[in-house]
Amino acid sequence: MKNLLYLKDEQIKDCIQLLLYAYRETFSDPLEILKKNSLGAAHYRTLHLVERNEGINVNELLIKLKITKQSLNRVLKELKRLKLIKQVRDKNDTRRKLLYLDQNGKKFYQEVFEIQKKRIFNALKHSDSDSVIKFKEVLKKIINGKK
Amino acid sequence: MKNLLYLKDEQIKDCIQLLLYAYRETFSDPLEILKKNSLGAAHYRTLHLVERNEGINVNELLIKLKITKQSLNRVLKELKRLKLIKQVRDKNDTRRKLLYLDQNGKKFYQEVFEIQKKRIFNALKHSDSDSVIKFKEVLKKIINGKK
DNA sequence: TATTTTGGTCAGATATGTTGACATATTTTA
DNA sequence: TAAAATATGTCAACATATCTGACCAAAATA
Repeated sequence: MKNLLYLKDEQIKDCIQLLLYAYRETFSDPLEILKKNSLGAAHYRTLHLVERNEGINVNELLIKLKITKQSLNRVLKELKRLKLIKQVRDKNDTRRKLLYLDQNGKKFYQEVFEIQKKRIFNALKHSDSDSVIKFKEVLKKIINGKK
Repeated sequence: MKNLLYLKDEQIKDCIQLLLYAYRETFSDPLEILKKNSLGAAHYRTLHLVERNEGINVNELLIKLKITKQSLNRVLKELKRLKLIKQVRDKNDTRRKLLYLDQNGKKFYQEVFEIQKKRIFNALKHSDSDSVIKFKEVLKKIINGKK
């Protein structure tokens, strides 16, 4: 049996701390430009998910964000007011409202993403393909909570 | 020149999303037990850093946490009140107060950590040593913002 | 027709952060 | 030694992002 050094408590604590710092830095980079537009991290998370899931409805978005609809509603209200996001009634089920980035929204999202991208881009640029694949694999296992 | 597929925007967005989800899941696991003890994520972050840096002073802790001293003070006040953390004057510079986990604090921290640990432990258990090393390497590059 | 689903809203509470001002003790520097 | 810098703590006001709970309306479904 191999000696699983990387399963020791100290190693796990290391991972947790790295995860915290990496998250914090990655998501603090865009805060300045968001603030200039009187938006926050919550708005950006929503923009990001809508950009990656054009036509998503409110319920699905709630599940991905894991927040309450009251919280999301405030965010969506502001994004709609600023014409960054538009809602279109689903023709098959007119209760549903499908979310899309508006013209403004696409432009603004891209602008913010470019700032956030830099940090990840540079990190990946200095890693090889195999490292990036393994990096993502471990993240996925953390998310899915494999037993 | 190799085709750097993993540097494309869609791949970067993938990474950002994985990082967000992995962070969120990892730090939401302990919230329940923290809440039972009328503490929050901020208190746990402080406990974690003190546990990993016994004898750290307030200023150094502030730098690691990247928050204001007023914010930290509220957290520390509660942790001291609950006898989870103790402060000892630095003999060499009696302005400084060094932070340590109190007996209670060690026990409580361990209890919370065990809950948070599970998710990471299981993820690493299903990964090989090389993957874990590369996972941490990429995280470090993200944190340090290598150019 | 009765129930469920989807989306929206109001009010109040909590957690975590911010600024700015100020106080006190101690150490360092000019 | 006097002045400046450092380390810590505190007060007050405010900003933000979340939560819970109650409630409503429109549309789809059983």
